[in-house]
Amino acid sequence: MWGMSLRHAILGLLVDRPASGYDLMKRFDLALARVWPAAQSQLYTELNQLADDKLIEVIATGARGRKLYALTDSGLAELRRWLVETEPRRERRNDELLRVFFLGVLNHQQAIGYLRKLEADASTNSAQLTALDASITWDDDSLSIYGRLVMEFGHRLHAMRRNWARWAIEQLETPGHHRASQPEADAHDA
Amino acid sequence: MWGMSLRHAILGLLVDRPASGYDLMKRFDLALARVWPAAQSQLYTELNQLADDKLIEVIATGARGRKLYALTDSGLAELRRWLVETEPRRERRNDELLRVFFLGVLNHQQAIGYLRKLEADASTNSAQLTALDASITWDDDSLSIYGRLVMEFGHRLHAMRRNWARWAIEQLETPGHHRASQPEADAHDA
DNA sequence: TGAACCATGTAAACAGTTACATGATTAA
DNA sequence: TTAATCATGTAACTGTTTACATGGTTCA
Repeated sequence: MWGMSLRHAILGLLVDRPASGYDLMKRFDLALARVWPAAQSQLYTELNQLADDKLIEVIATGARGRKLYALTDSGLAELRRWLVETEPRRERRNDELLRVFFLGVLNHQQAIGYLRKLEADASTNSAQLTALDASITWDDDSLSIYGRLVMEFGHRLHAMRRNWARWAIEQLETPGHHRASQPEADAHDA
Repeated sequence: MWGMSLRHAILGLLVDRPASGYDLMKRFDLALARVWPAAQSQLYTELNQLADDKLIEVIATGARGRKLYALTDSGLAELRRWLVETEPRRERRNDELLRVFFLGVLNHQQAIGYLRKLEADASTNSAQLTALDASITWDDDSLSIYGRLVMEFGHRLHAMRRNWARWAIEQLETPGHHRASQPEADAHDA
């Protein structure tokens, strides 16, 4: 009972307006996909638990069994408590970076190829984010104000990833830059 | 059977030299803690599975039930396969950033306080990494060569996080000017 | 003799993913 | 009528964390 950011993401999305599970699913895909992705099954399960805990409540039912959920007072209180009283957990796992450690088992070309892929991936992410940014109509409401901060983080992150990958490729391509020699990195090759 | 970076992290650490579970535990804490942390229990469980799958093998047993593991040929092959044939999964979840979306439910002071904490945290991480960097004796072996690349990523990441937090605080402190991003290049390049 | 370290394991709980399953409503 | 979309749910599985559990060895 100490991580559980999904519940709080749901509470946060319900602050402005009530929504059904299906509505939230779309908002997760649109706004939160890059920060806190959620599977459909997980969402519906969590909604039922939140309702059991009285942090949200069904305020209307519509066609096809649609249930419209709204935040309760204790739900809003819980969201605030989470924000001010709990420490965010920083996710350290990074598969892309883990692999870099072990690039020595590949030959020089393959190692550089891997880094080039990282660079390309960062560029793609950058472009996607720019497109997403352009597609959003930013208002003056609080979700927009803070959403813009999050967006900027994304831009900087991907720019950093791209620049780092370029720098790393350069390091490998100009041996002896930092160190005298790189005695045949291909030595291990299959 | 599609994520499982832990197994590959273990295989990677066994490339240079054989090691016991206990040795690996320390290497995880030292070198990989910031990229792929692993709990002790998970490590020992995974070692037994890797041995069952013949990707590693016990080459000696010592005092206190110590088992020295070494990479097998198929273990090295599997490590290479993972590196060249599988896509790294990019972890998108970011609790720190998720919270930024919902800062609107707090008052202005609290919101700024949260960002200040992020800035302080980034500075701390930066300093810790610098200390770690200084404590390492970098050689010419491949783990050092690629380890330096990983280290540089860390430096850039934390610098970026700190700069972003400062920028974000400035945004909130000077209301009315919602200018577009002006990424003041993370002039960190060599 | 006790603290610090070496060394390995099991079990339960939790979070997240993937697959399965069902059916209503709307619009071409 | 058929495809797309709306709408909700369950089950099995994987990976991770936390807690529990045991005991040997070294050194002050």
